[in-house]
Formats: sequence, structure tokens, C-alpha cells
Amino acid sequence: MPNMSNDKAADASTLTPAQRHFIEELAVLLVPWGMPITAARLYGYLQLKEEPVSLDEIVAELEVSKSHVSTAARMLESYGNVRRLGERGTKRVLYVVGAHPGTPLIKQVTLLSQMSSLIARRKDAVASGKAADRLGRLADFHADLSRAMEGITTAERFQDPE
Amino acid sequence: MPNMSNDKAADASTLTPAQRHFIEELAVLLVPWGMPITAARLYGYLQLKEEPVSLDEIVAELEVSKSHVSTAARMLESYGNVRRLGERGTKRVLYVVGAHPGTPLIKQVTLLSQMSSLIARRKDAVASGKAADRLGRLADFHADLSRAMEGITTAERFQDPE
DNA sequence: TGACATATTCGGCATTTACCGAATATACAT
DNA sequence: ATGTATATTCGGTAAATGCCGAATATGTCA
Repeated sequence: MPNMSNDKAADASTLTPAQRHFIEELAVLLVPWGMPITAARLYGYLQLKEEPVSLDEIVAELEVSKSHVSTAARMLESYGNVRRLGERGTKRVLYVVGAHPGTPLIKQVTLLSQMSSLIARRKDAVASGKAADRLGRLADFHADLSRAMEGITTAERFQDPE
Repeated sequence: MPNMSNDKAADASTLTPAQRHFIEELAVLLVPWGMPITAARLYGYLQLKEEPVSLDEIVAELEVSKSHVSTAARMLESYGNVRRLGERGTKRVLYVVGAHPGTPLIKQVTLLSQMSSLIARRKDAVASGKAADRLGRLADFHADLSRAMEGITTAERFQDPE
């Protein structure tokens, strides 16, 4: 039975009240884009840090269980919102925010173009008259939106400088 | 005890398989934008109809309880996705899709600008160095995105003609 | 190899959410 | 006023989700 200390590590929060508040506000704004609140807080926290941080640091700052931090961090990584770094000489893992700020939103952009093409493709098979015309405008709308967002979410000027 | 017939009205679906399929696909694409699946199906269904439809018609087509249709429809209305029409001479209520296709997404656009201004306003109070610079880019990114989307979601060319 | 430090998996609890059906409210016509 | 057709409210249920802690796995050093 080696080492039961799976506890929340000694909770010495180094965050200022202003930082906590900022993280919370940011998280609330990210939730409607499909990000679970704790993952959103984690994302916000990482945005504040200049250097990669370990799971235990996150546990201490965010006051959630380590197991959950682990899964939340990997979820963020799988969406490309966050980068995971391994250190040599230890099993410890560190996280930093991804290089491009657009990643949390890219999924949504994809949806816009899917929506546009679905509608354009099927509108005449599923509707006629006024309704078909309306669907045509709906498709155009989403196509325009998709183009506009895509241009920005892929722009390199927002990317982290190396 | 007057009139217990709160049942799902005689379910004679007039929808073709193609229409059902379209509604379902569209609904799936709307869910990530924060719309509950049944409300999304209702929205898709209304997009196919040239004329306003009653709650009972919806119940028959979508095979959900009338009470739920009632609440889903009012939710859609409160977001401006759908218009509610009263007929004179009856309590019956009819629904049509709203005049502008952008409404389901407008909430999200608002979030973008909120996000941008939150970050721009607080970045120097909550971060410094590399992190502050990154936040600056994050704010710019969201500002650009917000502008781009706003231009399209408010464009009149997508609106229903009178 | 064993001991340690760390991350991850897993079962379960608690909260939220979508939905139903019965009961109730409301508007209208007679 | 009463009856009728309709919509809405409300309590409850089931499924999904977020989160925890214990158990387990994995990598590293001596």
C-alpha cells in the first residue's frame, strides 16, 4: 500500500482575488461554447501562466480533485486547446495553453460549413416555395459566416511567437 | 373534469423520410450552439413549413408530449428564433420561424465581444510578460471574430422578404 | 529488483436536464 | 354562467454529466 497521498495537495493558492475573478468570468463565457466549467477554469488559469504548470499546482489553485484535473486537462489537450509536456527524468506532466487562441472555437466553425452544405444540398428535396427560398438564404447565411470565421480562426497573426 | 384529451394527438406524420432525416441532421448541428435537441428539431421542422403550424400539428410530427412542445416553442420564441401567432376567435396558437436566420447564433456573437472586452480590460491586472502578451492577442482575436460575425448576423440580405 | 512519485482508471454519488402526464388555467362561444 | 378547446404549470422520473476518492498503473531512480 504505497503512498496514499492522493489528497488535494496543500492548498496554497497563489492566485490574487483579481485573478480568480478573471478566471471565473472567462470560464462562464467559455461554457456556452461547449466547454465544461472546470475545463474552462483550467484553460483560463493556464492563460495566466507564463510557464508550464504541473497537475498538483493546478489542483492547489483550482481546488478540484487531481483525478478530475487529469481528465479535464487531457480533454483540453485532445481539442488542441492545451499542450502537454513531459519532463525527462520524471513521470510528471506539465501543461501550457496551445499556440493558437482560436482552438476552442474551431469545432463551431466546422459546424457552420456543415450546416450550410447540408441545407444547400437538401433544400429542394425537403421544401418548396417560400420555405425553400428561406432555406436558400439560411444556407447562404451560414456559408458567409463560415468563411468569415474561418479566415480569422486560421490567421497566423494571433499565434504565439516562437 | 372536462375533456381529458391531453394525449398525443392522432399521430399522422405527413413528413417524408427525407424530411425527417433532414430535421434530424440539422438538429444535431444546432445542439452544440446550445439548443436542446427537441427545440432544435422543432426549429428545423418549422423551417420546412410555408405556413404557421399549431402545437397539435407539431406534437403529431415530432412525437413529443404537448406540454413539452409548448415549453420548447416558448423557449425558441424567447430567443427570437420563432414567432408566435395568435388567431382571433380561438385560444389556439401558431408558430413560424423568425424573419432572420441568424437568431440562433446571436447569443454566441455577443459572447465573443464580451470575451474580448473582458480580456482587454483585465489582462494587465492579472498577467504579465509573455502571458499578458498572449492575452492581448486573445482579446484581438475575439474582437476580430466578433466584428466579422456581427456584420453578417445583422445583414439584412438574409432576412425574410415581407 | 524494490521503493517512490506521479498519473490514470473506475465505481459511485450528487446535480442537472429533458421529458412525460395529470391537473389546472385561460380564452372563447353559446 | 357554463362548456369546450386549447395552452400551461407542476411534480416526478430517468438519463446524462461532473466530480470525488480509492485503487491501480506507470515511469524513474537507487
